[in-house]
Amino acid sequence: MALITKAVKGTQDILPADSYKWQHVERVIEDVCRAYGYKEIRTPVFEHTELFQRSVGNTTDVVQKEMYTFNDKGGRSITLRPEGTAGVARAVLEHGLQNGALPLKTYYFTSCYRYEKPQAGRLREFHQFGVELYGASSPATDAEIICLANETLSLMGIKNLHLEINSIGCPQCRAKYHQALREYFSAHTDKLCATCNDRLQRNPMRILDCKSPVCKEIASNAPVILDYICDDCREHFDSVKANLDAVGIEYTVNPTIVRGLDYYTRTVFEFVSGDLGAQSTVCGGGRYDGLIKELSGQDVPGIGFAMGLERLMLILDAQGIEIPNPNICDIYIASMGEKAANKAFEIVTNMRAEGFAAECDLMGRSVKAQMKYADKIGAKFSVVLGDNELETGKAVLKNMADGTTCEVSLDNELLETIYRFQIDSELANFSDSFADENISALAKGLIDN
RNA sequence: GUGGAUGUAGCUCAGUUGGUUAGAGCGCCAGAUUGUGGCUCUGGAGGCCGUCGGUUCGACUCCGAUCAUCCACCCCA
Repeated sequence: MALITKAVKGTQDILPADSYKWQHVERVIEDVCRAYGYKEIRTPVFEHTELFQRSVGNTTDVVQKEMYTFNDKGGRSITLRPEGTAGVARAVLEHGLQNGALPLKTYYFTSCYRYEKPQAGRLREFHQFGVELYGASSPATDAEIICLANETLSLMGIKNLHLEINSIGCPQCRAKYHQALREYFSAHTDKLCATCNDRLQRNPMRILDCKSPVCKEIASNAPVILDYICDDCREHFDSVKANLDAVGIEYTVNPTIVRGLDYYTRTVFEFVSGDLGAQSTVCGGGRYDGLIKELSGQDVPGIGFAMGLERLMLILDAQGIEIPNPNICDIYIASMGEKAANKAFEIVTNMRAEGFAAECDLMGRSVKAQMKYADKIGAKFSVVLGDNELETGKAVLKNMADGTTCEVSLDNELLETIYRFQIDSELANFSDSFADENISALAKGLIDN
């Protein structure tokens, strides 16, 4: 296919037929964030390259080989954001938000860019929902963040997710642990695979995650991080777990979870799903108490997570979760002849002003073709206008779902009838939702209180 | 960056040992029904057979390269 009609490798269009799914996800996210007191922040798509080098970390794969970096015409080195945290941290410092009301709670919904080989659940342009909290270092904060992620995922209807948590300690205890790992694995360098030998220098914790059976076998007897973290970090971790237990969130402690970005400290966590391919993590995050200090010297703790929205969509599809499609036309006004077409346009315009989704013919097609179109776009009602209707001022309103009809006057009865239908179906939905056990239990709880 | 699989209509796919004008289903448009959708029937539009090169009298078919897609490694959301 010609280049100009082909999307760039690793990018994807969200087409009109699917965009409602994304809008639904955005709406759920907005609702949860509002409930938890988080406000949206929007930062630029690109930043100074150095910001990512300093925050994400110069030794990480993301910075070393995956960034879209270029010089702009003014000679600045610019990078398309590979993740969301750095830009938020920069904006917080630039506007002194750390001096305002704390904790500062923000969320974002953005596109990110990484030059990687595309694969299931991994694109070069992808979208993240992320949450960032600054100023609070208590374990309850960690629990709140995890809770928020959990709530978001479960409100989407996603099942079979596992929460895995770990503590990678503070820089002091992590250094001790790295040393212990290096000592342990150094005795096995001849048996470890090539990548693991490389990891031994760069980040020995990664060896714990290797899939090679030999490395796995060796790693099974390696020192465990949780034996090396200091008393403060241990106490913090225990308290996070207690907080999660208190709200009934299930998790497993996985000492091999290591996050690939340098800024993480203490609590790290992942939500993993078996419905994705090799990219099983749908949400990952943790605490980054050293990030703001790295960028500005100020001591401001932080914590957050990012959720991969394309991966979320993959799970929604794989689990067959249906999302209500709101893009349904309330009424289609078909017409024959120019006069009727003008009248149809007038009625449609009035109905739109009343808040209805209304459409009429734009292609000069036959009534039959117009009706077919009305059917395809899922119109709830249709009306056909011709000379007769213009003369009498009355028309037949047809319910497309069951084919029933009634005669209405074009002036006000039409609007009234549709209104009434709208209200009736909303009432029906409302009582349907009360049939749901959880919701009626909730309602009962509210009434009792 | 490394490895594997696959590229034929908008979509899902046939296409014989290499042989004239490349097919089906779905979708799209129109007609049967001169003023009414869904079902049925009929017709139509839509293809540089991913691209370039090679072998051959002749290539959708065989060979090479390249690009793209998918999957896995690496890494991450």
